[in-house]
Amino acid sequence: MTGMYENQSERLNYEFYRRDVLDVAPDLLGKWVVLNHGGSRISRLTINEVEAYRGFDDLASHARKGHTKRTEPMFGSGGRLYIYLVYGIHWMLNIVTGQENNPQAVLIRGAGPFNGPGKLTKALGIDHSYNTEDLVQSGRIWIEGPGERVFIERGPRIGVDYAGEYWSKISWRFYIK
DNA sequence: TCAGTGATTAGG
DNA sequence: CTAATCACTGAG
Repeated sequence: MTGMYENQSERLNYEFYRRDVLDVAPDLLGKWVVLNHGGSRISRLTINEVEAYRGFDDLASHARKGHTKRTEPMFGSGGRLYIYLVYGIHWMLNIVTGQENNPQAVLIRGAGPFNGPGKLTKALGIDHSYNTEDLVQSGRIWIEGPGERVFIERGPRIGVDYAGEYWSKISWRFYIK
C-alpha cells in the first residue's frame, strides 16, 4: 500500500556516480547510506562528511602511485566501493566515481551519529568483503536520494599531511554545516 | 602528545 | 625476504 506519506527516496544510479568526484562528493551530503544486514535489520544514515581523492597528481590519493592490486577498484567506473584497511585497524569506506581508468573516490567520513571513517565502518559492520561492491546492484548496501536539504561547508582533508603543501591544504573535504 | 595494528608496497 | 608507510582512534 502506497500511503501519501511514504518516503519517495530512490537508489542512486550509475549516472550519479560517473561524474567528477568534486561534483559527486558534495552531492552525497544529506543523502542516505542504506545497509541491509539481513532479516529485517536495516540501517539508514544521513551522510554528513566526505572527502574527494582524484587522479594521479593528487599526492594524497592512493592512485598517485598508479595501478596496484589494492587500488584496482579506483580505476573502475563510478558506482562501486573501494574498501581498504588503514593503520592495521580501520576499514575505510570509499565510493568510486567518474569514468574507467580515471581513478577517483569519495571517502565517507561520517554518517548519522557516527563521526570518523573508522568508527562508521565499525558501527555498520563494513569490512573487506564489501570491496568492489556495486552500489547500483547490491542487495546489502546502496545510497538513496534525493536526500535532505543541507548547508555545505568545506575545508582541508584530514590525515594527509604527507601530501605536501598544496595537496594537504586543498579544500576537498565537504561536510554539513 | 603518542602507541597500537597489520595489509600493502617498494626494494634487495 | 625486509622495512617503511599509513585517507585512524582512544588513552593519558
